[in-house]
Amino acid sequence: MAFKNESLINTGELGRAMKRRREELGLSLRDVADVTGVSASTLSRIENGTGKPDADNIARLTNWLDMPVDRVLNKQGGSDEVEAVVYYPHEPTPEIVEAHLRADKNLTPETAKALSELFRVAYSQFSKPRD
Amino acid sequence: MAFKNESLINTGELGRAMKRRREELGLSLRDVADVTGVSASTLSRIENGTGKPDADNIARLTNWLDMPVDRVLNKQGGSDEVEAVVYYPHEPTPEIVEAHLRADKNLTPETAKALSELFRVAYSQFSKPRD
DNA sequence: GTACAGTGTTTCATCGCTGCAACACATTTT
DNA sequence: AAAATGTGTTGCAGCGATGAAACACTGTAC
Repeated sequence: MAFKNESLINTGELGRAMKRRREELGLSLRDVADVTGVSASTLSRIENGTGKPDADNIARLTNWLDMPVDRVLNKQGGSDEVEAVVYYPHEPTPEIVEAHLRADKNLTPETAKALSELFRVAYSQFSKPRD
Repeated sequence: MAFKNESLINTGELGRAMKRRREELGLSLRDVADVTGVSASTLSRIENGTGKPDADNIARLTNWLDMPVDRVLNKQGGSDEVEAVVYYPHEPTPEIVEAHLRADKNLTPETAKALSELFRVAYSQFSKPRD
């Protein structure tokens, strides 16, 4: 059995995934904090691999990342073979699109909202089951 | 996203699974403690649903149970009701959107017009008659 | 220039999970 | 009978994760 002293939390994986996703979306730590409910200070520590996040925060972040939890909570001290796996959420949800738009410094908030709304309307139509 | 205050850890599920498995095998808390590396006192508290286990212990126990972690760390935060991301003070009529776009100094007039047009088309296509 | 708003980082006090050890109770052993 | 062993539970100090607020820094506005 794996050593009982060693942690089963893959902090590195989570931290890198968080930083990558956040920068992909052009969001600040406080933006992510608002969305996920995890404070910016904790997010900073996670991205830098300091300490071990508690279960609730791991759940919140993997949830936001749309990432399997078992990639962070190592089952059976598993193999650390898989490095940079880019999972992209199923499809661009209105939330993701809105984040991108809001992060675009070249757009006014109003424009960002307009485009978000536009996408949301289209999305709600396109994603409906075909009649 | 679900309320940020409520925990995403399914303590009940974990506790019951632990107790059931342990009794199935006829083991004492200290037996399980020896195998899993989680102290008997903590195991007792988990089986009784007191408090929230930390990430490491959840990993150890789901690992021992051969149980998917996401059974304990709720993905999708319980209720999957989509909460609104874009808030408009008023209904986003094409007129309002166009005004916003035209006021955006970062957009060329042509772009603003194109986006207005696009939104107007989408709006007439998708928006339902007022109830 | 001087403010100002935004960024990530980092004190710092609070909070609660953890494990040891003691506990109360039951069962077995002598 | 008492003593010993085993059970789950719990008091308690230590430790570490957390988030608000202050920090240092940058870029922007005025």
